[in-house]
Amino acid sequence: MTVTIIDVAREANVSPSTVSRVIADNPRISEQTKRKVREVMEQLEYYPNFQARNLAAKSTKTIGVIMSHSTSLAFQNPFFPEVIRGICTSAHASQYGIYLSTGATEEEIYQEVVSMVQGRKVDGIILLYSRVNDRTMTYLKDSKFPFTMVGRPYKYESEITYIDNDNRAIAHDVVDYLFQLGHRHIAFIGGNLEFVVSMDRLGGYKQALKDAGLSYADEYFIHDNAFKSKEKNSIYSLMKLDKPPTAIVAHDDLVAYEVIRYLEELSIQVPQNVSIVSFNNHALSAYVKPPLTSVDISIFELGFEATNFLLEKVQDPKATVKHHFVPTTLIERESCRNINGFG
Amino acid sequence: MTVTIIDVAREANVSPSTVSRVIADNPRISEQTKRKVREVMEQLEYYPNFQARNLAAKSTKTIGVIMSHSTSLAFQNPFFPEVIRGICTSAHASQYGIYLSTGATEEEIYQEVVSMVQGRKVDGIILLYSRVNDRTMTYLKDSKFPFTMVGRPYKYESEITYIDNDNRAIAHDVVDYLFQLGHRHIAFIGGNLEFVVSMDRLGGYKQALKDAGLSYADEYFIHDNAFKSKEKNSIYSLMKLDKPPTAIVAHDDLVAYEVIRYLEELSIQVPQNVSIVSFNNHALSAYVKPPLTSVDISIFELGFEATNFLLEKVQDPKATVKHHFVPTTLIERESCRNINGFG
DNA sequence: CTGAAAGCGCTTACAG
DNA sequence: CTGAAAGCGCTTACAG
Repeated sequence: MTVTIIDVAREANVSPSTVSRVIADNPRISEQTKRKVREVMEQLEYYPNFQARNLAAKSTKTIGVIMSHSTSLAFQNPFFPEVIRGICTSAHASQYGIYLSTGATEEEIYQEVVSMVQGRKVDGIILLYSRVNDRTMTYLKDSKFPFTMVGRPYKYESEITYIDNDNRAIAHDVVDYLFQLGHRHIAFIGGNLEFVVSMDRLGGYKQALKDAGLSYADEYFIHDNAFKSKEKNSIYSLMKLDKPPTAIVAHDDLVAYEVIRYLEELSIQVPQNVSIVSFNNHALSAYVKPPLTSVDISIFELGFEATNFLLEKVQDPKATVKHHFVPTTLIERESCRNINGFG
Repeated sequence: MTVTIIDVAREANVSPSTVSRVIADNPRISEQTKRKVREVMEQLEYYPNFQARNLAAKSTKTIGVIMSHSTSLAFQNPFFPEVIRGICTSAHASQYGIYLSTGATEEEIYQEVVSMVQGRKVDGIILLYSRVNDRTMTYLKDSKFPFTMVGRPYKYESEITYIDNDNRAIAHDVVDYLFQLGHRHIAFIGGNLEFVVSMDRLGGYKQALKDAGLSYADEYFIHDNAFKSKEKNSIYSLMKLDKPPTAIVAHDDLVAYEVIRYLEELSIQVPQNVSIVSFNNHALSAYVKPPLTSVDISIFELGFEATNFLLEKVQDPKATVKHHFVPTTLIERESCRNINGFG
């Protein structure tokens, strides 16, 4: 039935060890035997059994990818395919396969990760998110298992290899951009603060205000939850303030789309009456009306580099801890207006 | 170091076989021994080694998911996360894991699939696409390996278990819908005809015209390639015909967005001057201007059912071949206009 | 209800 | 440069 290394050995008149070494392209085997063995392998249509090889070699040549099946906007539709593409590109180049998490809740995901590492299903793990007080991350860190995160860790930042955008800096930059356009009243519609990315962007926003000598006002900050539950109301209250904002920073393009829609219902025009910028530059942001000014965060890169980092750690357990911020670019479209001299 | 079944056996005063049976929850083991063994397992923090179990049991408890890294619109961003979610939901419920393909070209994907089946990396495979004359599909069919497709197979339809939308019927329905609104001049902007989904939708369009006693006109059909290379031109020529269409059917929402954008540049208004319907109902289609009328194809369901079918086949090799069309719904928004009585 | 033994298909010191 | 042997950590007839 299935042809094994032993069949090949017999047919090629060598020992199984030799066949094994030919598969691994061991330099200590003569070219001649290699040729002969390879011929037989082809002729017999031999394929190495993955499980057997993994068991004997104590490695799996696969990496685990853990996705947050949460409601986090940042990890909704458009993000996922792109990180995966980045991960696949790097993994494929190094002949690694990908094992994807399937769990839907935090608990399920935690259990999966434990069984991946304890059960030796994978050689390393990529966490596709960074959340506050994450048990899974702590477990991974304590188990000394090779892993990488896409996102700045909430804790133990100096002990964990990760990749991210410099979310604090880019949020700061976005606010500065609005300053340049003459805006002083800038609201912020945040993401789920369970995720570090949301905290960081909010932090950058606050810092930018501070650096400009403006004070942060609570009524200019709409919390993720508030937005989700009573979206329209929160926007309504925001725009009915004595000093309504002239610009809004949204945590994500999807959020921005919804905001624009509600503003419309209130007959508030973007960018005539209020400007809007957001993050993540979804593929469709060029098509909405008005085309959205947004920060491109290089999602592919994020996945690609995270995998490179991980593979380094897998191949060299004492590789140093590394961080890298993937550069971003503000894509100016038509959702912001220069109000210098108008106001 | 790593605690094995033998350590557990010793500690629990039973044989390794018994421990193994406890893990499998074999009914022939007494509840008492089970309790004792389980206690020891917990105490020793024992976790079964995945690779060893797979090798001995000749099963992997994982399914391979093959994605088409092509340019096929149907498998672009918004589709992928949703099918995956459907697949994960079903797989997780049956305690199966997911192994994802990483290849970027047809050849790479083919090689991966071969190594997945020959190398026994997975117990079954889901093909997330259906393309014309696909070597990978033929290989899978000939190898008798359990697999399922999301998409109607180009050939051997009666021999392959698959799940799909009834793309011919829904395209037919969409055209009928436009008929009801009074349209008689209906253009079709197709997808990549390498994919069966594109062929089917085009087929449904043609059939609908025929059934209504209208004849199919080549100048009303814009081929995927033509559209991609000289998008604007092709739309321009279309609208400059003696009898320009009053309605356009687009193969996918992303295509529709682009069409709308070009029409705008030509100062042609949707739906005032021309109506537009498309397929796939991307999450963002409610946000574009005008909100897009589109067919929701139940992507989650597609992934979920495909996995159910596959798992059936994996667990029972002589399960019958099955097909199922997942129902769809036309989401009416604001991109179509009723022109009855106008002309 | 439980155990001893063989085996799943490889890899890798060790020896020559 | 190559082989014999042990071992990776399980499962599963077979026997009792």
